Amino acid sequence: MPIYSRFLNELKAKDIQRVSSGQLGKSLNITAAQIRSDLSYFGSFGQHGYGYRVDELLEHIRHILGMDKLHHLILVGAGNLGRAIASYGSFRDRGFAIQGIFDSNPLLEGNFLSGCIIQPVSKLEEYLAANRVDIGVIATPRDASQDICDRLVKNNVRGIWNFSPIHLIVPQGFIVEHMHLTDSLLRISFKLREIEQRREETK
Amino acid sequence: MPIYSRFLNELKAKDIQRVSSGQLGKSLNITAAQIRSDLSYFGSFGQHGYGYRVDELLEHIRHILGMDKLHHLILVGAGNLGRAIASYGSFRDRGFAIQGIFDSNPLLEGNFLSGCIIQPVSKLEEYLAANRVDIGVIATPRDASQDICDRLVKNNVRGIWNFSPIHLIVPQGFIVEHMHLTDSLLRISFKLREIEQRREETK
DNA sequence: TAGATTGTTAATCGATTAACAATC
DNA sequence: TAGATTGTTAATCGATTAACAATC
Repeated sequence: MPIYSRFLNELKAKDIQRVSSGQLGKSLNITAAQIRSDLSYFGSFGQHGYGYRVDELLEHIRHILGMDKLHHLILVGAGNLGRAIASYGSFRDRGFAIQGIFDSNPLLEGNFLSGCIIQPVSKLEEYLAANRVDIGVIATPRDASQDICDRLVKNNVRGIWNFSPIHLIVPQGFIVEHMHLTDSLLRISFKLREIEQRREETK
Repeated sequence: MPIYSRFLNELKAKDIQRVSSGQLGKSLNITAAQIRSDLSYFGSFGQHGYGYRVDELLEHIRHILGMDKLHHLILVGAGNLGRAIASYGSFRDRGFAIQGIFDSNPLLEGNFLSGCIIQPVSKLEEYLAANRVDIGVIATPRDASQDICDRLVKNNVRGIWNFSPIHLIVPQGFIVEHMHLTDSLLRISFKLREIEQRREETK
């Protein structure tokens, strides 16, 4: 779904108003049937004999992905990675706003980071009691992350975006998305080894 | 596979020497059959009636994932995200070493970043001709990324680790791994909307 | 030998694809 | 009406799981 969203945005930027599942599939390397099946799961957005109106479909997908409402985020961990995430612009203008930043390092306390004052992690519960938070971003060192996660869950933060290299456990009804850099890199390494082997075999 | 690797490392840290597919499955929330099937694809690493020796299995998996050899990386784009990646320690000690850093901003030129001098992007080809590079890390703005990707591919850099918010196209025989922050965030948003809906329905 | 657990085969399940009637 | 393309059903494919013989 996010892939469709991105591609339709590109089409819109090119002022293309109409697209068929066949064209979409060709561009995205997916079968046309797959696309029609994906979309029809959420409703009937196309027109027989015509295809899909780009802007209409985009609106539907934005709604499905929840891009049509504001999400309140907080960030825990203002190290290298945390700072990079906080400064990252691409999702701010998609309705995802970091509204609180926490770090355990007292030296960082009080510093500004992309419009937020860095607060001590001990203030987390206080903040959560007073403010609505949809998604907690965890960019702490490995040892701290499950504890932070538990504290977020306990205060009913439903979505966890995890950048720490730990497989976080959350109860049913909560969502974790892992951004495991090392795992991603290992997947490359794994696939490189595969193609390397295949090349040697065909030699 | 990376998940197994991480978990086995934890077991090893706890000095546990032996594990069965049943135990593994329980901890990782996978069926035992799945695990045995995954592993047997690469060989027979277990012992009948006993299970798997943690350190042996770990060695096999490290080999499968290519963690037993050094990978030469370069980083293109030394902005917020690029700097965070360069400073990230977790993969350096897994054999992934960033050995060249490039940025188009002349102000950054000559600066040090985690042991490397930042070079102008125009020197990319020169560097690639003189040095072996396995994986190119792309952390440039969206407009530059496909161009950089093409230049890496042209110089036979087989693996591309993409942090820019673009779906990069590479020819057959090359590998791209996308770290699309926004997509990941949208998946959370999507799932949050789902559980929200389910909760409303059961009300 | 009895107990445990693998590696693998066969059965099940779900997801992808092809095909086509519906319809703009 | 003829042409195009959807939404959906039925067929295919692949991946997951259960079951069990092999064996330590």
